[in-house]
Amino acid sequence: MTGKLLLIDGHSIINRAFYGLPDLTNAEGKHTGAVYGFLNILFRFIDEEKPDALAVAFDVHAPTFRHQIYADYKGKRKPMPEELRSQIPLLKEVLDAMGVYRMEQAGLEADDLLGTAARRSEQAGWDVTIVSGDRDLLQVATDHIIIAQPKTVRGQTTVTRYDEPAVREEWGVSGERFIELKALMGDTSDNIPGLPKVGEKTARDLMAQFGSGDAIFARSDEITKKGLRETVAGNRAVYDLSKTLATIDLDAPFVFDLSAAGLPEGGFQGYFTPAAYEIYRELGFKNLLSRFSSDSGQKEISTGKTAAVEVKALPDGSAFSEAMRTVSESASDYIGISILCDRDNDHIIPVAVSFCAEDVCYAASIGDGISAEMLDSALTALSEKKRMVLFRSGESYGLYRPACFDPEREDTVPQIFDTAIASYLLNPLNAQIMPEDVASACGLSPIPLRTQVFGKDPYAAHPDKTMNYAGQIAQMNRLAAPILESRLKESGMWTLFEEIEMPLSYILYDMERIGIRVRREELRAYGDRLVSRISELEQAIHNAAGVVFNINSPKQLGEILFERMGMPGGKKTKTGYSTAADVLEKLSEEHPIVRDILEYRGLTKLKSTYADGLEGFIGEDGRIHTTFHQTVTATGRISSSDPNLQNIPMRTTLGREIRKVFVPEEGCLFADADYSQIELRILAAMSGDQTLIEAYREGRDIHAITASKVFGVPFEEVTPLMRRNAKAVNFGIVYGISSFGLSQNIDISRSEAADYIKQYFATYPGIKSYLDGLVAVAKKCGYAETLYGRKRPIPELKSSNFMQRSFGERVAMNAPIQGTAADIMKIAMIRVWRRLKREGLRSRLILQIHDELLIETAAEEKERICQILEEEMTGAAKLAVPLIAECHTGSDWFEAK
DNA sequence: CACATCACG
DNA sequence: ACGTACGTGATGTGC
Repeated sequence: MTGKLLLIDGHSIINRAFYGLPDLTNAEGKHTGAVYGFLNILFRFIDEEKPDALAVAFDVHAPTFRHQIYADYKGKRKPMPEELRSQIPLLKEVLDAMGVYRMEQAGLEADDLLGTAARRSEQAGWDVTIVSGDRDLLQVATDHIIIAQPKTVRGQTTVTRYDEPAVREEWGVSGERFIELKALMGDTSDNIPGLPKVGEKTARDLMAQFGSGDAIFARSDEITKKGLRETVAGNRAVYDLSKTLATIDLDAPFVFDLSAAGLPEGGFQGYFTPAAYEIYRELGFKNLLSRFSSDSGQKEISTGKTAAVEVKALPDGSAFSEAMRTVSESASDYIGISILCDRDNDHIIPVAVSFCAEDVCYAASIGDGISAEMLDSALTALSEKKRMVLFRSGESYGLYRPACFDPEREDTVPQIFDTAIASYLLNPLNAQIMPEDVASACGLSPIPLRTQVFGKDPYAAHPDKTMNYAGQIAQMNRLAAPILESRLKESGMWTLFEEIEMPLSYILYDMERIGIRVRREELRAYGDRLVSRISELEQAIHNAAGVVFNINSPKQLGEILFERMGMPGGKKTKTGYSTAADVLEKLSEEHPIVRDILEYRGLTKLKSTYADGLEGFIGEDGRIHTTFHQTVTATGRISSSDPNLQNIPMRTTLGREIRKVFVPEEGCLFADADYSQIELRILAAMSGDQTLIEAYREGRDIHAITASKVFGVPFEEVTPLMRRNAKAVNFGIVYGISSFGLSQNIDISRSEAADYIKQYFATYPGIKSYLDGLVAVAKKCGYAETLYGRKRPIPELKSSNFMQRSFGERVAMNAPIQGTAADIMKIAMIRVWRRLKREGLRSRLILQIHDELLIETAAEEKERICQILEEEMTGAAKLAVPLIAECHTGSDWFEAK
């Protein structure tokens, strides 16, 4: 039989993928980008070529004859970066899991394996395509052996294919003579020396004139140029060596089993085995999972480490009640729960519920026989006795209220266990945690992606599938909980989970539910007020430029300013000129247009993001309900979206005005409390630096003290500018100081910045040794840690890339500080919330902005609330320095801040 | 969908 | 020689 063979040069292609794509890491920080890129290239070729057989060749890194020869030249070659080196065994694992035929033999190079396999297959009547970025292989090209070179430019991969005539056309020589051409000109990437000063042009001319390498040397006296003639005459040995190095062995001593390289039964799809599915998932190749047939995940359930329990459907209310009774009387402490809901602007509609205990897993559709009310009371009752395990518990609190969050019963034993939050603590770098991530992290049966089962349909379109899917997640929750629990305990994060994150999950839900009142008309009026000024500026800018263009387009704006108007300033971004605010600031003296552009930018930002943007989020109740995210940030902070209420303007006068539209309910006030310099205080306390600690204990002005010491002037003579610069230094320390960053921020030279830092560390010697220690510990453990045991892995510290490693070092300094501040604020929120409940107050916590809490306060509770906020925030942690929180009240957010 | 920009802490 | 401050989310442009 004959057919088509696809051969892949493993090292060459993974190299291309590594340098052509951004560095990806999976959830555990393992580098995976090159493997991912390799697979994409592989799949593309399989799709295009539709081969009948496939093999991938690798070098074995053992001394070989050719390696020994070019060991002399090896010095020039850059060592392979560790990030790539580590991916080669990974790639082999992936290929093995897929059952791809792999060629590898000690003593032979990949080129020899490819050349020999290609030649033998060609002789057997096959057509062959060799995929390699390596030009060396062009010597193998014939009418039946095509060399395909992928090139990745800006993420787009294009392929150039060479058969024998194509090689001749591009290089002017036959495939065979290509070796000689290469021996003349050399190839630095392959460490082939070539003749000195002979490049592509000269080599081609020589070959054209003489026809072969041997002829060139035999008739070297015919070369007209004197220098070249002498070079050729004197370098026969180099040529011979080069030719040996460049020659691919087409009859290498190894067994190539063409039949074993044949595609699996069922063709290409046959490579997508359950084992491959598992490893793809582990590596985080979510896009590629769609390549697996839709039942791959399902199939896995039966062959996975844990057999799936049958999901029993509950047809009506009485079956539901009966099942609830069975579950609540079961021996399991953990009950896995899953409630799947559809969203329909503002409303959350439960579609199916499942609960899972021991070996039983029940599921029901919400609707006819089983109402949302039944679900509520059943789950609330169950939560009295059992610990309920959910994935993203916050999304279900609207459907029932777990007993443990009843303020009267806050100390009862059964609580909520959120597997998404637990997974986040164990791995905060994982962008968006999905149920399948938890399953794979715990070694449980894989759960198919939602899109794999439902596409883009709502759950309600497939009630039976939804029940089954809910059952899988409920079971995953039940099985994952004890595993996650022991891991949290092992890594010292159980208390953080139990006492901070889980209680907080309900508080965040509560805050989202309450929302914040916004005066719609005033918001619109604010927007209208911006419009007239915006069009004025637009006119002025277009006039000054002498042409109408889109000011919002950095591309067009850059062309206008730097080309048409000829302003000084260079390129800064990958795509062209930078027109960022700090660049424009420096140009503001050049032309009045620059000031106008800056003002225009500020106003359009206010208009689009805030005036117009926020209006769309005002609900029927006249309030905005943000979503708080507890499993997003790398440091442990909370984030807010849809809309983001943690970035409402503050710094400019006009921007700050928008806070006037955020108002409390009738008869209420706002109380707004924020921590004073919490991160610097944490730094002082955790570093143990006596100078800084004492300064805080005495309630001194830290930035002024720092200015006085860093700039060597008496405290009384510190100018506002000096204080401002010292403040920037203090910030810089928290961000993980670098002289470049500091110089950039306050616009001084790098050496001046370095000087400031030196003085700073001389002033606070404890800080220097503390920060050095943080980096050293993070390098040793692989993660940075907060005062409460929260961990942030920092894979960048192991990078061979200077920039990445430096980034890792800054993160190692910043994460413990920012993270500890986040921990303390979370504790404060829980303390404040519980006190409001316990004291039966009407006031409600509604927003958190990292170091600030906003409470909607019943008017008569004003003094009490301020006292509670200051007490509970200050008392949230006992540090070597006092924590200070200040509370202000007002009839809108502008006034209260 | 990536990028640049900018709002906040 | 490298070319950046730490952590987020929303918007508009342009491929």
